[in-house]
Amino acid sequence: MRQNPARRAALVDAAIEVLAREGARGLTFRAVDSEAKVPNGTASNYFTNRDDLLTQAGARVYERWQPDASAFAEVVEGPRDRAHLTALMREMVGRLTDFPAGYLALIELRLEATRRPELRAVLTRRIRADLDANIGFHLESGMPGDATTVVLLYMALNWLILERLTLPDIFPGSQVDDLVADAVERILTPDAPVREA
Amino acid sequence: MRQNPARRAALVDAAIEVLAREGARGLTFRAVDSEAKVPNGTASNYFTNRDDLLTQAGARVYERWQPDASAFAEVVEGPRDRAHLTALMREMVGRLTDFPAGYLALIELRLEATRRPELRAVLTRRIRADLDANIGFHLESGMPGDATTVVLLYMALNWLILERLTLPDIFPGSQVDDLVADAVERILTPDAPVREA
DNA sequence: ACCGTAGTACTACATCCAGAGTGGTGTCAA
DNA sequence: TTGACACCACTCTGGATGTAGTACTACGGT
Repeated sequence: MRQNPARRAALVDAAIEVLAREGARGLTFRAVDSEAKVPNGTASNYFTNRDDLLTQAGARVYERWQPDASAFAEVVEGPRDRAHLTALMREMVGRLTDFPAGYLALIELRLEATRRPELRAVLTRRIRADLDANIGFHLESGMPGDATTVVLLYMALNWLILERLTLPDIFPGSQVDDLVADAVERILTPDAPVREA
Repeated sequence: MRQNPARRAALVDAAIEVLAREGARGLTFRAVDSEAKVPNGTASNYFTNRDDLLTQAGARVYERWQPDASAFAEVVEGPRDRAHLTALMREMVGRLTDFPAGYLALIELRLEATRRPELRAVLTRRIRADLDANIGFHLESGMPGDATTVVLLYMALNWLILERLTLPDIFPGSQVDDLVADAVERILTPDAPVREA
C-alpha cells in the first residue's frame, strides 16, 4: 500500500471525474490510472478495492464543496431577510453546479448505494449530517423559515441542479435564478414577515 | 431482426430492471437475456444496438406510469381545493415510487444522457412534454396554483422520490406524506405572490 | 563521499472473464 | 414445404486485475 499523499489525492480526484464521465460501473482502477495520467496498475497499489475508492471519492466531493471564507462571511454578516436568503441559495446552487463532475459523481454513488449496503450507510450518514447542519445553522442564525423550509428548499434545489446538469434544456439557464427566487418566496410564505395589506 | 411483440416487450421490461439494478453500463445484451430468462444471444436479434434498447426502455417506463382509469377519474371529479391537490400529489408520489426500477432506470438514463446527445434529445423532449402536459392540465382543470406551482412541486417531489429510492433512511417512510403536504401547503400560495427583485 | 536501504515509480506479464456476433440446427405453424 | 423463430455453440475480442520484477530517488549512517 503506497502512501504518497499527493498522488493519492490526485487519484481520488481522478476517480470523481471517471465516476461522472463513465458511471459507477466504469470506475475501474485502470480508468482512474488513465484519468490521473499515471501508469497502469498504480491505483491498485493505493486502494485495496473499489469500495475503498468509492467512499473516498464521495468524501472528497464534500470537501471540495466547502464554502470559502468570503461566502461564509456573507452568511454570517448579511441581514436576516428573504432577499438575502435568496442570494444565499443562489450562491449555493451556483457553487454545486460549478463542480458538475462532483455532483454527477454523487448521483452515481447514490445509485451505486442501491447495490452496496456499506456505501449506502456511509452516504446516508454524510448527507443526513449535512442536512442537519444546514437546518441547525439556519435556525441558529435567525434566518426566516423553520426546519421544514430548509428541507423543502433542499429538495427543490437539488432537483433543479440535477435537471440542469443532466438535461439542461428542460430549464434554460436564464431561468434558474428566477426558479430559486420562486422557491424561496413560496416555501418561505407561512413565516414571511412581508405581505402588506 | 425478430418481430415477436410479446418477446420484444419482455426484453424491454427486462432492460428496465437491468438498468435499475446494474446501471447503464451494466446494460448489455447478455444481461437482458438473463433477466428476461431467454437464451443468450436473443436480445442481439431484437435490437440493433444499445441505443435502440435504451430509448425503448425509457419510453416504456412512461407507458407503465400512466395513471389508471380510477386515478384519472379522481382528478377529473374531485374538488378543486388544496386538500385534494395534496391527495393527488401523494397518489403520484406513490405511483412513481411503486415502480422503483422504472424510476431508477430513468435516473440512469439521465446520467447516460450526459454522454449520449441523441439520448439526451429524446429524454428532454419526453420530460419537457410531460411537464408541460402537467402544467396545462393543472391550469385547465381549475386547480389552485399557477404554472410555477407545478414546476416547484415537480422539483421538490422528484427529489423526494429519488431520496426515498436511493437513501431511504434520510427521510423515514412515515414522514413522506407529511412532506408532500408541507410542499403543497407552502408552494401553493393562497394569494398571488409578490415577486422580489 | 560512499553505500545500503526503504519507499516509490514504472513496466510487463499471466490470467481471467464477459460480451459480441454469428452460423447452424431444431421446432412449430401456416 | 416453407418461413419465422427459438435455442445453442463457438470464436474473437477487449478490458480488467493483481503482482512480480526492475529502476529510480532520497536519506541516513559511517
